[in-house]
Amino acid sequence: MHEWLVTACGPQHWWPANTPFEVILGAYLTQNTAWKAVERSLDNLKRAGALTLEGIRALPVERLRELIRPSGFVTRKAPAIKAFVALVDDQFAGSLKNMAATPADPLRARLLALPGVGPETADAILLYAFGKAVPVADEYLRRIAERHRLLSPAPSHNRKGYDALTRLTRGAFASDPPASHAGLYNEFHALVVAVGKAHCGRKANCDGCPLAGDLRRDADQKP
DNA sequence: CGCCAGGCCGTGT
DNA sequence: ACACGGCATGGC
Repeated sequence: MHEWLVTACGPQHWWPANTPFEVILGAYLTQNTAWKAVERSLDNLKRAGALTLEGIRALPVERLRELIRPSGFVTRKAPAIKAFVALVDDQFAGSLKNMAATPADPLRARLLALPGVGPETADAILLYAFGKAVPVADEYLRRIAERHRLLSPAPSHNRKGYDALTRLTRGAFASDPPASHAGLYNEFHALVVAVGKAHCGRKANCDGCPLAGDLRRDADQKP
């Protein structure tokens, strides 16, 4: 599937951000939210000089809530982002680099303990902000896997269903050199999202893609 | 106008 | 353990 997607859609150059901290902000803001809306929030933050750790730190949560309003769920996301900064300050001496130097496994546990951070957000941060070799699963991949019957029927949004998806991904790339895994996981998730966007809208614009029609919520199952 | 978005969390069984 | 709403806001 990955090779098909690479051929059909090409390199995606993910994550769309200029710094690791911007990746983290985007990861929070895009939770069940269209990226378009996230862009407007990030633009607000940029104009407020708050695309950095220091910028968010200096921002009252009330003001943060106004700036990220376009991406919704503000009463959750604003405090959640504040809690992340507090973790960096309290446990990593206020430095993202210290956090990035932490091994993936214990770091993942620390992230999951934060409010507003579930498995996908944690893994997106680990992979795209810190370059860890961690696969990311999402709703699109869940639909694809389910409709192609790549996993036993039904398990989905819960923790077990998420783990099944990432296990499937790790297995699919298991024969590739370990040193290439981070790059492959990076590209694979980016492609899944790209094709998801292409097929979930009113007009599908990725014709010829072998996954066409699998991404909409109301899509039928493949035989 | 109605559906849905690159989830997460609290509650009820 | 697991399904099920609710959560805010805006694009299409």
